[in-house]
Amino acid sequence: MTDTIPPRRPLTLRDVSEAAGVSEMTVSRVLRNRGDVSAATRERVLEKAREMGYVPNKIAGALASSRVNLVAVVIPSISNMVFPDVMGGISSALEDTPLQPVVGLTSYKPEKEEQVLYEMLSWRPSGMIVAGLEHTEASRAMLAVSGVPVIEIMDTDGEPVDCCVGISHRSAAQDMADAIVDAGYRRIGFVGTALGMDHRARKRFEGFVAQLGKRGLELEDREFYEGGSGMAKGRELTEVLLKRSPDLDFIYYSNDIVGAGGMLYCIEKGYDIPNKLGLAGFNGVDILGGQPMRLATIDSCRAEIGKLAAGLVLSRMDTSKASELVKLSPKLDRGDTMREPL
Amino acid sequence: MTDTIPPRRPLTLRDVSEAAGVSEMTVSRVLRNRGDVSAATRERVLEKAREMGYVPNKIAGALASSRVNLVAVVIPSISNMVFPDVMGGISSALEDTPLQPVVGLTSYKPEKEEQVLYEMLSWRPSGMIVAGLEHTEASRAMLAVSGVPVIEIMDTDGEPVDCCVGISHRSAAQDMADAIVDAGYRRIGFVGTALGMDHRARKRFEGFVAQLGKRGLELEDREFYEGGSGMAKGRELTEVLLKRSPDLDFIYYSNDIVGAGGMLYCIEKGYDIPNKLGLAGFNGVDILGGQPMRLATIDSCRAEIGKLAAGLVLSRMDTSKASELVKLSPKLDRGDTMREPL
DNA sequence: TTGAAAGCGCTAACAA
DNA sequence: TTGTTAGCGCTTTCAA
Repeated sequence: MTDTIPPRRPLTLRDVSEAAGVSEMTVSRVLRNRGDVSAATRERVLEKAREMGYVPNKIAGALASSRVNLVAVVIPSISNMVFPDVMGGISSALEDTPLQPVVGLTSYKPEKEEQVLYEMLSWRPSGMIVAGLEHTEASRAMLAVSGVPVIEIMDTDGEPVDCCVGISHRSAAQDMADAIVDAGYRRIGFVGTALGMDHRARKRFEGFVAQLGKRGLELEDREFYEGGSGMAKGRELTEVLLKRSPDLDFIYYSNDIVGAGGMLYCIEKGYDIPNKLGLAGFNGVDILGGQPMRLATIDSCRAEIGKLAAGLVLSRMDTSKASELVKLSPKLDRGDTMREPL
Repeated sequence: MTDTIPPRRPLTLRDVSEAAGVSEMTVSRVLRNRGDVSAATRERVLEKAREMGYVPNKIAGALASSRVNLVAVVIPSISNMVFPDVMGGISSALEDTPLQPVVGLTSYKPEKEEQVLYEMLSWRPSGMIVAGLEHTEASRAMLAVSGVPVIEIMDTDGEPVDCCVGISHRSAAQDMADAIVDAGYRRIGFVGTALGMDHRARKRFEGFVAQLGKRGLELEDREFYEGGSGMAKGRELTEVLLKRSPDLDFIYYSNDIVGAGGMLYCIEKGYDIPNKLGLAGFNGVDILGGQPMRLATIDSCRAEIGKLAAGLVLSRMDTSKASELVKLSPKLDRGDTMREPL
C-alpha cells in the first residue's frame, strides 16, 4: 500500500508507467487490451493503475487516434415524452458496443439547433442522430460535409441529408382522418399545439385537414395552445371547444397527453363516447394506461426509431455506405374512444 | 466563390489559415474572439472559415488548453419524469454560459453508473452533476480525486463526496406521515416501487413507516411493483390493495403517476375522497394537472435543484472552494385528496 | 513482447 | 496587431 496523495494534476500515462516500471506504450496497451502483453506485466500495470486511481484522458486519446466513441443525439426537448423513448431505443442498441450516446437540446429553435450541431460536430463524434428534417441552411451544410454518419429521425416527410428513420406524420394523420370519416363522424374539431415550432405536429395537422378535404369535409372548429403539453391543457381547451361548438362529434388531439385531459373532461361531463363523440390522440404513450378508457391513437414507434437509428450509426462506423431511408408504418389503434368503420 | 469540394478529411485551422493568408494563430484568435485582431483580417478569416464550412476540432483545442466546456450530468433514467425537469433547470442555468450539459444514463445500476462516471471523467469535464448519494466505492473514489467540482443532487440523506443539492426524502415522507395522522387517518396503506434500485423511493418508504411508528401506527397493507411507473400500475395495485384491505382510509403512493392512476380508480369506484379515503403521492408533477381532483403531494423541487447544481458548477469553475450543502424544504400540498388537520 | 520517436490539431507564451 | 515555438497526453508506426 503506497501512500497516495490526491493529485492536484490529473494522473497521466507516464505516472502509471513510472510506477509500474514499464513504458508508457505498454501501459497504453494494457489499458486498451491491445497487442500482446505478458500476463505478468499486464497484472502489474492494472494493479498500479487501479491503485493510483488513474483515469485515462480520452481527449488526448481521441486526438491521437482520431476515434471518438460518442454518438451525438440532438433533440428538441427532453420533457416531450416522445424523446425519452427514442433515447431508450438508442441506449439499448448501443449497450454492449463501445459507443455512448450524448444528448444535446435545441428547445425547438433552429438557431439553437445550429449551435448545438456545431458544438457536437466539433467533438468529432462517430455519428449524429438528429430529430427532424427541418434545419437551417448552415446546419444542413455542416451535417452534409461533416464526414460522419448523419441519421435524421422521427419524420420521413422531407429531404434527408443522409439517412432517415421515422414515420410519415402526414400519412399518420391522413389514416386517422380516413378512419374518422369511415366511422361516420362528420363534425370534426381539433385541439393541438400552435403551429410553427413543432414541424411534426404541423404536418399532422396539415395532413389531417387535407385528407378531410379529400373526403369532402372541413374542420369544424379548432383550438391551439402554446407551450408544453399537459392534461390540464387538454381539459381546458376541450371545454372551450365544446362550449363554442357543441355539435362536434369528434375531436382530434395533437398528442395523447392533451387528448387524455380532454377525454377525462368528456367522461366527467357524461358525453357518450364513442357513439356521440369520438376522440383520438397521437403517439401511443403508455404511461397513460390507467385511464378509464383507452384513447384512440397511432403509435409513433419511438423506441424502434431510436434502435434503428443507432443501428445505422453502428453499421457505418468505419465504412462509408449509401444513404438509407427507413419508413415505419404504425397502425391505428381505436382504443375505446372511436367507433369501428360503418 | 471558390469551388468547394466536400473534404474527406475534416478541415483544419491550417487549411483556413492558408486560404485566408494569415497564420494559424490569427485564425485561432478570430474564431475564439481572443486578443486583438484587425477588423479587416477578422472579416476575411470569418468569411473564409464560413465559406469552407470549417468546424474547429474541440478535441485538439481541449488538449492544448486543458479546458473542456462540458458539464457531465449522470442520471438513472430519462423517462422517470423527474429527470427531465432537473435537466431543464440545468440547461436554463447554463444558457448564456460557455458550458454545455452532456447526459449519461445509468438505469439505476451502480456498476453501470461506475462505467458512465469513468467514461465521463475521462473527458475531463468542467463539472459533474450526479443524481443520488449512493455509489460504488470505486465511483466515490473516482469522483473524490477527479479534481472537478462534483455536485450530488436530489437527495440530502447521506454523505456527499463534495457538494450536494436536494431535499431530504426521509423528512418529506415523515412530513406526509404526520399530516396524514394529524388529519385523523388511521388505517394506512402504501403503493410503490419494489424497494432496492431507487434509493430515494426507498428512503421515502422507510421514513414514512418510521414516522407512522412514532405516532403509534403501523402500515396496514402495502403493494409493490417492479419496472417503470405508469397510471395503469396505480390503478391495478390500488384495486388489489383495496380488495384485500377494504378498511383502509389512506393510501400513500411512491409517486404522483401511480398515485394519479390510483386516484382515477377510486373516483370511478365512488370512494368518498378525501373524507372516507385519503390519497397522496410525491413529486408535484404538473403534467397531471387535468385530473378531476388534485392529488396531495410534496414537490421534489426538480427544476430548482438542477438550477442550483449548475450554479455551483459555474461558481467553482476555476477556483477551488469548500463543499456546500444545499437542502431545500418543499412544503406539503394537500390538493383535494386529503383532509385538513383536525 | 516491449520500447522510441513522431505527431494528432490546437493554444499558451513569448517574440517581433 | 501578427507570427513563432513548444507542447497538451495520448496512439501510431516502426524498430529492437
